[in-house]
Amino acid sequence: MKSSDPKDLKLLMIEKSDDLKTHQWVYQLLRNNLLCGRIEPGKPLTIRGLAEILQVSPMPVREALHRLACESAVEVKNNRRVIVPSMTAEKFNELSELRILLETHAAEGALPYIKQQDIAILEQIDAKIDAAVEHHDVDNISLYNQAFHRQLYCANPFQVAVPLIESLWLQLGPFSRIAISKLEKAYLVDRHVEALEALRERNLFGLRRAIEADIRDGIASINTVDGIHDHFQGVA
Amino acid sequence: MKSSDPKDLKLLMIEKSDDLKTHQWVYQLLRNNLLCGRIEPGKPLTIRGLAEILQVSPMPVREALHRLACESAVEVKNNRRVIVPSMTAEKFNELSELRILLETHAAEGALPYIKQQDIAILEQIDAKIDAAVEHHDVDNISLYNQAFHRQLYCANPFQVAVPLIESLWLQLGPFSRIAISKLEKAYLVDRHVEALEALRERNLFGLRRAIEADIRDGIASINTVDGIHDHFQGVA
DNA sequence: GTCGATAGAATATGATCACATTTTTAAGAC
DNA sequence: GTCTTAAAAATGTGATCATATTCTATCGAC
Repeated sequence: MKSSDPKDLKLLMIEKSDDLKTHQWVYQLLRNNLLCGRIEPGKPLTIRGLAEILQVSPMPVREALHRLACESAVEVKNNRRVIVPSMTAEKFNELSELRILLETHAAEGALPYIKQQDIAILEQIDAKIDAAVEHHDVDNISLYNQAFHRQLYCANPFQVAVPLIESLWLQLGPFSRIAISKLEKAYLVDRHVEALEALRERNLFGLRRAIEADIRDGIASINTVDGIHDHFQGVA
Repeated sequence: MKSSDPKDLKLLMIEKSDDLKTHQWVYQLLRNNLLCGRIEPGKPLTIRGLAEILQVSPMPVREALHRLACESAVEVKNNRRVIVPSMTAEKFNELSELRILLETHAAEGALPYIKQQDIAILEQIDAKIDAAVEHHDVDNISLYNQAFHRQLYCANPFQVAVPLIESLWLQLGPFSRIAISKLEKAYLVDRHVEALEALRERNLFGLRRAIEADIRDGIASINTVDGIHDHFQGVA
């Protein structure tokens, strides 16, 4: 039983548009797969293995993996082996606390710049989330949810926190899948509508509360999942 | 007048120890030079130019630059030109606010894990800072100051915020030099001793206050520097 | 049967090369 | 003298190859 074979990966493919460099395409593909949790913690990733799967030369894969490593999305061991880091309860709590800290701050900073058009876009994304929930499309729930948050924070043209937040998402990625796949109904008690309402009313405190509640809901979901602790601290 | 020549760089060199890979050495070298502000904003960096200066092949330089780019330390323009991003007042404020947010949080998380030995190490680093101030060694003031903060936060074994904090340092790097070089005396009203005292007393609030004050002092220094605004928004 | 050593395979790293895009420089037209 | 255009140099990207290190598996000793 070789669970460590770098080859047996069921990756969610995306099409390579021509204006994307190869290494950017590889990066985004791996990133998406990490974000929606399709690559499990502990899974070893090799440059040549991925290159063969994706039918590209090893060079762009090398760059993509290095970039993911510096975002803490993957971990480069001393053996120069690249793996998806395993999660611990303490690390999960730390990452979640940082999400709240940074995202409430980012939301606050974005509020003054929110225009009617931004709200419309956010409503569209929220609709897509609902549709994805309807179809039990776990991958897209995760991706659209992040798109919602990113769209909100990036309304601030002087935004610098988003790259940091995205790093947190990447590290939490493998677990968002578990949380979402379990508690779709509960997640439908949607904090996004609260956030949208706060945006329309220019209600700063309400916005912060909605964002924090949205994140805490996700944490709470995780903790109510039976046997979730089997997923902590190394599947090996 | 070609201020844009990628070749005329006075880099602070560091020795390449044998256990370091070439690309790691290049990365740390460029990182140090950015952190203490030896590479000014707007300066274009080229792979081949740096490779020639450092006497290495272009490959490790390519990797180092890409890593710095994903940490927002350098910016890759659409023209695929790599430059040190120019600072704006709004960006500076945002980065500073994020520093306070993340570093007070990181200090709080580290406090329970602080041992007598950690305090001793911190005192040693603080002494080195004082010595660097004494000798007007601007480079080392900056580097040791960051070493102090990093040593403190990393006492928490479940620390995950440090990579994010280091990204902020990298982005603020070109300005720390200006601030420190102007107001050395004021900076000697050292908040680090306050922090050390709070650590010994296990005083959580005092520690947070010391860290925040330390960061705000740096911001205040910047704002009192005459003509500092000439350094904002592009030297070009 | 279990542990350890050696040979082979696999891997990341770094160097060199080819190519497409961009920037710079130079020449020419008005 | 200034703007346009074309040639040339420079640059990033991706491919291929050589090499050192690490992992794996087979074989042998106890």
